[in-house]
Amino acid sequence: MSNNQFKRGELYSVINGVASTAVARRLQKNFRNAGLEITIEQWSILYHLWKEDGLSQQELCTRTFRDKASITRLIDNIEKLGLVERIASKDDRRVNLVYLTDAAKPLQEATYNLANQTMNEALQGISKEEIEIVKSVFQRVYENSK
Amino acid sequence: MSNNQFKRGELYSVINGVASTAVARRLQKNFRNAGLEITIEQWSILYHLWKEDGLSQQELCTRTFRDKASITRLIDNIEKLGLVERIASKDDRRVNLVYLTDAAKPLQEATYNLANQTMNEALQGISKEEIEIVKSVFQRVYENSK
DNA sequence: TTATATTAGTTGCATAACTAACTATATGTC
DNA sequence: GACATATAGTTAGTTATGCAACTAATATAA
Repeated sequence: MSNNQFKRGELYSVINGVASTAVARRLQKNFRNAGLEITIEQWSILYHLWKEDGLSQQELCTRTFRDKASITRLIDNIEKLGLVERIASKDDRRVNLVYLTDAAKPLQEATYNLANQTMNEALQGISKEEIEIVKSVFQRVYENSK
Repeated sequence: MSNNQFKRGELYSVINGVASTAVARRLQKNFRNAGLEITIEQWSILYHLWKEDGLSQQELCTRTFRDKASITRLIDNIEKLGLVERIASKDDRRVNLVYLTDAAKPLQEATYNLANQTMNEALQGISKEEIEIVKSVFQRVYENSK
């Protein structure tokens, strides 16, 4: 066993998702402080629906890197909040399409502003080139690991 | 609201921890396939204890970026598996020191090997310079966000 | 066209995360 | 020494995650 090899890149910190959870926690706090009673996980679903409404649950699995069961329950909870509704697809009766309700619309601008602000703070002192490298590394790590 | 600003760096993917969860899931699978019945969260605690045995729960909070409650239950579960034990500190009776049991020792080499292998696979095609940049960015994002 | 396999979604079970409220011990100040 | 404050850890309550087993609908193949 080679500790030296293991420490190459200290990927241990990647596994723990240190940076990502720190940003996520900060954003969650900012939501709460602003009186927005949603979790970042719920927000990550809304985020995709704001970009394209009426996605299937399966499509949300793919786009948010979660399994079917996680999406089922996340949608359950967001539906309870009255922010989305499931509508059965007419083309394929196995499929639920998830649509935003009117109640979700006002959340969009407020959360986008908070997300922008949170991310700008998180990214202070970090160049666009560095961000590009991180994105590129993430993509390759993801492809290598799935 | 500026979508353009928001997309700078697609930090959204950082928030979702795409890469880190992919590696973590892969490592978890490799543990299971090897008959090692521990979670990566449990392993992250053992990892720190293998480096330095007898840490306090508070110290484990700091080193693994978790809160007190999470550590309490993680230690509960690892203790149930018989891999660690809590021993009250003689210096400060509020403090629990967490010690590895003999049963935890054999796990070290097996899991280190799997972690090495998993990380090497995850890091294929990624240079040391890129890893250094990711580490550096992570550190700054963490500092900016805590 | 019937049998088989695949796909979308749900549910049960276990682990883990965070917040907030709580107990017990230590520390600091008057 | 007594009272206030800070620190270490536990517990309760809620949300989220993953796997595995399940149902229902669709697609494929004999």
